[in-house]
Amino acid sequence: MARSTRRRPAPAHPATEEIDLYDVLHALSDPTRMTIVRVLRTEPERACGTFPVDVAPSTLSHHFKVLRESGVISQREEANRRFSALRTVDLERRFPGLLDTVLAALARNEPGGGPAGEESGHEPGSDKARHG
Amino acid sequence: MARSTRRRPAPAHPATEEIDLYDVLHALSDPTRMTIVRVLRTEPERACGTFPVDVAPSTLSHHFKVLRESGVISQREEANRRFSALRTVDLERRFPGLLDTVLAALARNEPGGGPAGEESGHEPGSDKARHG
DNA sequence: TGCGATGTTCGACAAACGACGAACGTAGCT
DNA sequence: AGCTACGTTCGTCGTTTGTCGAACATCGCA
Repeated sequence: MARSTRRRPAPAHPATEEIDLYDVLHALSDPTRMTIVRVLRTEPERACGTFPVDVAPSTLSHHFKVLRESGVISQREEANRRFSALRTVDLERRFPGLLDTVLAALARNEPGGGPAGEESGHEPGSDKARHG
Repeated sequence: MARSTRRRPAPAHPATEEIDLYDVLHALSDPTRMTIVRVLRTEPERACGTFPVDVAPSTLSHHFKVLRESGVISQREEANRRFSALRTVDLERRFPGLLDTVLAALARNEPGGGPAGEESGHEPGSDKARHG
């Protein structure tokens, strides 16, 4: 009976108070996931398969899982689609200003960056700095 | 070359403009490294071996390398000691507000946390917010 | 009832990560 | 010179990560 309303296991989200900073930082330290977050920033929610990232569906699912379990996004089921949304309110309550600051930093990180495909923009730096 | 003035290879730092956001976020996503950053936040600089983390010297050296190569800290040689300092100015120029926001978030992440010794706040194997 | 679209789970794999001990090099003692 | 303190580098080990393909499950539609 209850089987008809929820066949798939409901996606697990951490409570707001349980969002871990290290998990969030780790989730945001991947370009593919960051692309997802950036896109989600401009829209209330979006279906999984419609993100401008070129990875296999299984890989994408993995990234969504990381984002969800870290508390960065929430996922809602509708039919056989899963819509993702940024947990902006929860994130703001838990770590005020973090998301905004990181996304502002992202804009500076890739000045001419396109929305996707820059997974390889990760070169080892050269050495030219001094002790400040 | 001037072999007498520089026996050990000088520690390589990325230039301010080359600090990569993903590298920084990854560097900050580790509790041991975050402890180093937090301590460095309260002091201008500090010798490597004097940080309140209980890992092997080689491990510590590895973490310092990650922090240095990501642009989070700088290292200065003095005798056979190496002093580390936060690159607050460079970081602020590159990613304004990022360091402050993350450290403020860190304070919220561990409300009762002392300045050190809580490396065990992130045990492998026991996942934290397993929201069922 | 079958089919296509949408996502997830599983298993595999290479690469990276964090940790350690051992060995090494330099500086400052005694 | 010998010794100690400090920190790095190297090799190794086990775990985690990101990726993929294959298989599976659900829903909507013909």
